[in-house]
Amino acid sequence: MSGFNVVKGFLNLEIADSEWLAVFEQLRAQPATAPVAAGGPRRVVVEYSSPNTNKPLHLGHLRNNFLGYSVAEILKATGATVSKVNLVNDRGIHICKSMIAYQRFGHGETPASAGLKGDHLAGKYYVLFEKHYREEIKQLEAEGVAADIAKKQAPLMAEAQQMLQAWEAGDPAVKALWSQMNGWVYEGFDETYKNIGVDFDKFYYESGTYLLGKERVAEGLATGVFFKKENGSVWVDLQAEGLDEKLLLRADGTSVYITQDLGTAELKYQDFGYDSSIYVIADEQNYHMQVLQAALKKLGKPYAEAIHHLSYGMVDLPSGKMKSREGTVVDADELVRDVVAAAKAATLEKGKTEGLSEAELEELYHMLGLGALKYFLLKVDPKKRMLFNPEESVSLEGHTGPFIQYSHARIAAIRRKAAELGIAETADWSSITQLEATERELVQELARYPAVVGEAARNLSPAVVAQYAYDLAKAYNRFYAEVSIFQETDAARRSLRVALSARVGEQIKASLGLLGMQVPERM
RNA sequence: GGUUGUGUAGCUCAAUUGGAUAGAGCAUCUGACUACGAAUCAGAAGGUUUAAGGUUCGACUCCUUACACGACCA
Repeated sequence: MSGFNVVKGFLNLEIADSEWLAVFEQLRAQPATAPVAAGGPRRVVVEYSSPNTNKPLHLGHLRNNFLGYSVAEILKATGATVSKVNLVNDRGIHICKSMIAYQRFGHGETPASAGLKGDHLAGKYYVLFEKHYREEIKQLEAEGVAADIAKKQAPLMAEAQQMLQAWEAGDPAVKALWSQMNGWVYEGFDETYKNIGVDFDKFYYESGTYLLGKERVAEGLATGVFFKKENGSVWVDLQAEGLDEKLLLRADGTSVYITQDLGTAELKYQDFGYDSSIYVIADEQNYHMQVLQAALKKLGKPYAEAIHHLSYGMVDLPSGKMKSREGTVVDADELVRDVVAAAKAATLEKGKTEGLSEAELEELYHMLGLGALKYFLLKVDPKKRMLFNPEESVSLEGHTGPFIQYSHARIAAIRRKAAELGIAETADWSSITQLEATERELVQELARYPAVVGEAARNLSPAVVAQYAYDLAKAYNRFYAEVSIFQETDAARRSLRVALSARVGEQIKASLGLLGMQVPERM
């Protein structure tokens, strides 16, 4: 301690610079990626992405995927064992709609013959279904049929309903088409997942869990925690929990979303024995998730308490909410192409990438474009609804991913030069008693890292890490502008500045890594 | 109608979970590249934190009511 003062009832203690140097030494004893102790749940399952197989991924899925992946990485960084799982919604009326339209209008088209990714092909037929279905409704209404009846009577919808029943009955032809189209979709999803840098330890399929869910419903009926209405439908009464009566199984015995959720929760528990099961699902499902947890509690399942809904806000466009019917959905693949193209244009304009091969350049554009997009979607508190501004999302300046990546590239250049000049990143700094303000701030910023990761893990909020990475890069840029590294004549101080740079670079890399972002050596 | 979330600068977001003069970016204006990378840095301007009460040494944060927007359940 080197001094103190009192301001407005606060006692301020001043920590001596020698202490800050000691703090820095201590930090350097551990690699930047070393796990931080945070004492949260140890075995965690993070379920995210969870797409429907009737159309390609869109902007909303991107927020979901980036959040899920990042939360998993953050929890790993606190020493937890984390499993990432994807529950694919591969059955239901929506799939049948694509299938019916394909049967009718597809003429045997395949992704290869159409030159389309499989998920986009399925999406094309889903759109076609909706289009013709709407026309049929209009037609019926023109004939004097009431709107709600027209919706049910339209031939296309009737066909789709029939197909769903045939599917549940195991009709071989329907199953074959279903397998074929879903197979195409999975190939498409796989490509997108690779492209956006997310992955999963295990996939679950609703078609493989809904029967188990039905068993649980039967179990609840048997033990009397669920009840049957006169028409044969099964319900759970959650009025005591402040909820409502909730349908668990339709009168015709077909399952609803929550039916299979009951099964999937159990399968995940069998597979991973989790202390915490995180569901990354948009906040429009808040009620649904409460019902799921309450129903599992009624069944007396030990894992009911472990369920945690990471409820995130929807992504709005400047024009308002995304609506597939109005064609305002932002396609994920297209968006990624756009941000990568923008990063490429900016990089070419800067012209600082000499010596990189064509392949390295492509990798760089991808790293920067995707970095901009991920950072844009992750810097906002997950629980808040957010606005997606296309222009801002491809921006590479200011509070953006590439701003932080740039700091890393700059540091990489410093390290290359230091190596060239033979300046060691480790040395005896005992001669240094006074730090420059920007040096001190940098050490303070570096030292916050474990607390930041801990907070991000507690709050399941990548935004905390995103903000930190930005603050660290910002502090470094100030330092960089303020002091000279290679013009410094004092050898100890020169090596300290190189060491500070190196450590900042490593912590930027570690922090962005928690967000699923990579860092370039030059850009 | 019921439940619930959000409301901070022109715009997009922060605020160490109740602490000091509410901070960044974008946009606007000014300055800094023949010193290590200007995708940067320094500065100016921009705020009655939706409104009104309350709790206390202290409130963007907690409580009550109202308003606005969204989501869900009927």
